[in-house]
Amino acid sequence: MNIGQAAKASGVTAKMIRHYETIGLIAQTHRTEAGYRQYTPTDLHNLRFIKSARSLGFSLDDIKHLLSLWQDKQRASADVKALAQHHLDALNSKILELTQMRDSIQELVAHCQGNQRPDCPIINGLACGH
Amino acid sequence: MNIGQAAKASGVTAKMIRHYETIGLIAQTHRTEAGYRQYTPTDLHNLRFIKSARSLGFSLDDIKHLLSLWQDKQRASADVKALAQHHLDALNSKILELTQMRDSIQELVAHCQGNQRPDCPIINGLACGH
DNA sequence: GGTTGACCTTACCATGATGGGAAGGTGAAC
DNA sequence: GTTCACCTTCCCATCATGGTAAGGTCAACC
Repeated sequence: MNIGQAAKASGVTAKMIRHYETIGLIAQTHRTEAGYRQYTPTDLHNLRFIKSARSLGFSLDDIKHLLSLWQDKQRASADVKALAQHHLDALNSKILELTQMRDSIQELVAHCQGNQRPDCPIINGLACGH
Repeated sequence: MNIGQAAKASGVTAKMIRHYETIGLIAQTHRTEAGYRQYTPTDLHNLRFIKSARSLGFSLDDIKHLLSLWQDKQRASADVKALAQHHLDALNSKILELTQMRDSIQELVAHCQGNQRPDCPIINGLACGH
């Protein structure tokens, strides 16, 4: 299976598959004589795992860790949970941060008439440290 | 006023002040004979404006636009509002995205026992496309 | 006068995940 | 034998920010 098909089947672009190989997130694959990468169903499995983890916002570093836990039949689920909990905390922090920004802007926007006159609470808010 | 004092007074690091100058977000300042940048109260005003806007998550590109609207006494508040509304929409999208990630992970974490055994719904969820 | 320490300067490199594009080789079908 | 889709590597860009290195400046103090 060529990289293009692996990309289609996994939802990871060919570009990214090569990148993941470069940074050691996935192992180097077999190559044809011409140098084309060949992917097995097992490789696809890994790529889908990475795709899932990425769509939950895990960093590639975290995913490297998750992959090794996945492969490790002796793992303690506590290790996985700790990693996920850490990411959960980070997400919550980020959401809080963005929500505060959102609320501030929303308030400014709500008070702006949005007409042809220059008077604008948004600009004023920014200028005065709101 | 040297760059260090301007940094302290505005909350923007010296590094970033230089960077903002490089990319044309702020104008080049006067220099002493030795080449030291000199900042006026007006410059400080601008830096504080930038700082405020950054802390609401506006991009430097947006801020460039906001600064010109701020300076433009003929502006229509509708233009400012449109820019802010656009950013508001982007923030809401991002918040939604992160919240969905958060909820998914939270559910996985809630079902993981987090003990010494390998069985783990988080890993399983990732492996099966959850 | 000389040293010290805090400040300034520019220039380059790094982050994290992804995309774009160029220049060139390969494979299969027609 | 050409054509077209695919593959290869390599380099550059994003975005805002930080780090570091190598070197110049200033003021104070002995």
